[in-house]
Amino acid sequence: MERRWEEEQNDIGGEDPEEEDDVDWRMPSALGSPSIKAPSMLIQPSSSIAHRSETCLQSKLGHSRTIVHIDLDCFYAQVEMLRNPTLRDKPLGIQQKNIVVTTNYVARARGVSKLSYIKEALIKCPDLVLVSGEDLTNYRETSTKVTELLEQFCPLVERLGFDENFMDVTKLVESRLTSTDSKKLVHIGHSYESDAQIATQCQCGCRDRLTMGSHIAKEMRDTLKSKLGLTSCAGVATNKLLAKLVGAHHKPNDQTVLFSEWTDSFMQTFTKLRQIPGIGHSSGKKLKGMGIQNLEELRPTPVSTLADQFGKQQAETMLRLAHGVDDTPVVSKGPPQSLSDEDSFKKVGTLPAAKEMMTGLIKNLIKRLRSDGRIPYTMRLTVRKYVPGSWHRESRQTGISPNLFQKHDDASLLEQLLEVAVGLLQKLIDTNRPFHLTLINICFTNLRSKVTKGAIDSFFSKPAVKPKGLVTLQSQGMCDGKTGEMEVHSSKDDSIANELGDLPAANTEVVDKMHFGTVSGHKPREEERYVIKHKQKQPSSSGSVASFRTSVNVTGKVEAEGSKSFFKKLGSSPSNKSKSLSCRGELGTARKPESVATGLREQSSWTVDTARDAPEGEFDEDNSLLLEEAIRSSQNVALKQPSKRTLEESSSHDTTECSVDDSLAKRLKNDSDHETKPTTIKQNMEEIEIPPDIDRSVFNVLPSNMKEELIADWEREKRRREDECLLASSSQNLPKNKKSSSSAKKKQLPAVRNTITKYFKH
DNA sequence: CTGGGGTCCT
DNA sequence: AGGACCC
Repeated sequence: MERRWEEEQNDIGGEDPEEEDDVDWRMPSALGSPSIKAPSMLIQPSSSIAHRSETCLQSKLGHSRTIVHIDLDCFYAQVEMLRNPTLRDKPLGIQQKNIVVTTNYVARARGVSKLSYIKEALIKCPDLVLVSGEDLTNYRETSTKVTELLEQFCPLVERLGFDENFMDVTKLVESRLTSTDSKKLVHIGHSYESDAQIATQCQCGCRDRLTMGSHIAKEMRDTLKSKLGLTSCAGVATNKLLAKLVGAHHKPNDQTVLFSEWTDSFMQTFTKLRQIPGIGHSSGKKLKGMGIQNLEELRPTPVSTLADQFGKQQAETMLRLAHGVDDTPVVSKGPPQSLSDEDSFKKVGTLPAAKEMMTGLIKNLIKRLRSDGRIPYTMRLTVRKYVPGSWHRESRQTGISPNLFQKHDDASLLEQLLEVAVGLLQKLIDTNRPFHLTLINICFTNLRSKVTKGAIDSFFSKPAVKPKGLVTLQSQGMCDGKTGEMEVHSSKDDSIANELGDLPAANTEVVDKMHFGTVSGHKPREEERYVIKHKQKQPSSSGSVASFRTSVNVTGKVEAEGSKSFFKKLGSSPSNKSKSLSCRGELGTARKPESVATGLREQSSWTVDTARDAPEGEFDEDNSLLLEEAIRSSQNVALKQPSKRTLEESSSHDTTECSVDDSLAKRLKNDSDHETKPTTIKQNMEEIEIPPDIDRSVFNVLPSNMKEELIADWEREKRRREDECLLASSSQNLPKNKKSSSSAKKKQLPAVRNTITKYFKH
């Protein structure tokens, strides 16, 4: 959980808030303006520290953002204490194998440090109570709830591990400041160096914003306490790095704000390389190899010196971090990109033993996948071979057929996945000879919703619950030219991402075939097929046509119960969508400028059809339901709100009935106000503005509710892009500009995942 | 004697 | 497939 013990001890040296630059960096009213403006005015002044003047070391965002970092206190220990309150006043350690990974504060007072060996811990504290923390289920679920709660305050929430979240509360702060007399505003909690006098306060308005941020942070922490019973620490600052670092200043259950004038002196309190998150083990070693032992030596180092060893980009980010400059945006990542389970042990040396281990792991993962609702297209096996003095891991991965997961027979699923795993294992070791493994990890990645793409998600967006059953949407890659059911994937192959991402020209043919229905082995009746096709524009590097389809299979089958959404909103507020969309806007700005200009290009083509060909046993005999009916039914089902499992149920005690709080309730209300504007469908189809790459004639044949949703979707897209443009033009913060389009294409846009997965899962 | 997860980049 | 980073 925490940093390795070797570099644990930290010295807060260099406590010397002397030199302050007297540069007059007043900025005309960033405060009160509707959004971030005039980036040139927000640039941090060049510091009196000479080496800081290297231009790449300056923030482009200045103090314009307000970032909150929330860190749960000794998270695993807290979860266990919630489960068993009698542990509260005892020294508690969470044990994983031979290690105490974290301890409660009682144990810390007794000198038991995190990440210590059981033996040593017991020597220091013989009455230490140890609870096994090898099964992360509880922690993971609690962690998810924390993120979900925080997402009620602001859409931009980024997880870091299970116990930390960053929030970009800039907009929230702004809207609150417009209705508050900031003169009377005093920060809540601690502020870094608050006792000291400071002659030159920053005039850009950041003080008020940070102050307001501290109030928001307090509300967030109070909510986590009242709803989940969890205590936490918060840091408030103008970037993620500073927020995180300053939050650690007052440790359990408290918060700290860093006002901008103090940034330099604050950063100078960090001297060890590893104190900066982002400078890890290997960078640290490399630096020391170059004769750079600490941050004081690193900070004045010219970029060019580091660039030889690290490359220009990494060199710059390292130096910037060392100076407390961090323009990276807070990015909501949505549900996890991978689900993995692992176990370590003294020895696994036979195939049966390995199989047993792997079935255990796979069983757990199947449970998690079922509850997640998505389907993995890739499986990876990682092992650690016993080599004294080495903890090296090796892995092999392979694509897996998503068809396996369409069925609900988990026994045969397990069987087949185990076979795949054994196959991978045999690529790693000769299972006929004696071997010695000390760790096995199985990881499912390339997770895709059954609903894959684009506007289809909007069908499920009205009720913020999963429409159970009836419509199973299945992503399709290549198709098997013979069976009619698309063989999305063969296990010998690589991940589906390759097929979707690096599409060979051959795919054109596939799409066409599919389009004309020859693949299915029969000619579909026209009215059964709704096909919307949109060719993805190509990156200049490739001339091939990339395209894939999503087919809507109509089934009568009800999906397994128990799907749990990640980061779904807790209230029934319909504002989710707009929130996640506004989050997309900010996200898009930072990472992919070109997508702003090209808009829909990112959306791969999508196809909707009612499939005649169902995988055996899984679909109705007669799939003659039309899409429209299917959609309608699914919405009917979805509208029946399932019993809302709220957080109170699961928080074991602390039943201090606390409605989230006044202002939050108000905000939620406001959100629904501006969100709910029913998109009335225009009578005259010719008037409807549709994206240039959508075939109007195809659009016209869609069911009307589908049209409405599409139009609504497009409008939201449009607004989002407008936002992006606005932000993009105001902040030239475009760190990763020259990503290859192919890799960008491969990347699932988190935004898409966010909007989709939220709604069809519950 | 070194968890059990995750992320992204190359 | 591996390596870096984070917790």
